[in-house]
Amino acid sequence: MMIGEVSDRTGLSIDTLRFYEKIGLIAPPMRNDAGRRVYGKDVLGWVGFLEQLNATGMKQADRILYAKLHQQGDSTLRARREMLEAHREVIREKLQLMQQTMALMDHKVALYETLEAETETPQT
Amino acid sequence: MMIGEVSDRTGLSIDTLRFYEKIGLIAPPMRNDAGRRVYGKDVLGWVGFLEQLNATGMKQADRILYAKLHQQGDSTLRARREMLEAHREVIREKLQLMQQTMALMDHKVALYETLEAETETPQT
DNA sequence: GCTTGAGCTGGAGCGCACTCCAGCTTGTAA
DNA sequence: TTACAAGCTGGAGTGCGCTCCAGCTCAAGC
Repeated sequence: MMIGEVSDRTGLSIDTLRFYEKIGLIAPPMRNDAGRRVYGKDVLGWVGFLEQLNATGMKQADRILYAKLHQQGDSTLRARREMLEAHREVIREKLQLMQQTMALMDHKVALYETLEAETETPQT
Repeated sequence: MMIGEVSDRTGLSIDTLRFYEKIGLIAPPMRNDAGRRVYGKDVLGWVGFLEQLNATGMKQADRILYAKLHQQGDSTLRARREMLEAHREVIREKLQLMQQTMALMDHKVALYETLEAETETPQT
């Protein structure tokens, strides 16, 4: 896979893919004779996982650390597990907050509906 | 309440409070004779709500819009309700993603535990 | 009456996570 | 055989959301 295809399939821009490689989030792929990047299909799963970490609020520095551990192989299993466990706690808290906010949204929407009914059609 | 107390109670820095006022997230408070900001206690609830919108991923521009509508009173009830409904959908999707990622974390942690047991104490 | 601490303004600076650009090489196909 | 799309590099630029700073005023306590 050339970089364009990876970009299409992952939704990350070509620039972002090269940027991720530069900062160590993606392992440098092989190059063909012309010096162009040739990715294995593993990269799709890896990028997807990175996106999930990102979307759940893990910051760049930590994702880079995780990626570096990942590239070092089995000796870092423990450290990686500990990172994931820590992140799991972060997610748990965010989930709680989201659920609370969700309930608040429901509450406010209902309240606004009542107020709208009163102010927009003042029939009494 | 002077700005320092609001800062202490909300956890936002004094600079951030003034910044929020500048961009329209917080209504300009009254001033005392010396020209200093004197906040009503409403501001605490309002800031808390802003934080919830923030923490659930609403971006600055939208929070500003919501704040402006809020300051305009009852005529904007419908618009505000629509914003909250839209945001509710965003939260719903984020919640789903978070739950998925949570499950993935659980899965990976369990997997790593198995691998650790195999690699760290190779007894056979 | 002088020091100290809280607050004021306008504007510069910062960290993060990209995003864009100039100027180059390479592969394909009309 | 030349046109064009895709890729390359190093480095500059961007947008967001604050954060910091210089230099000022004011109120209160010693």
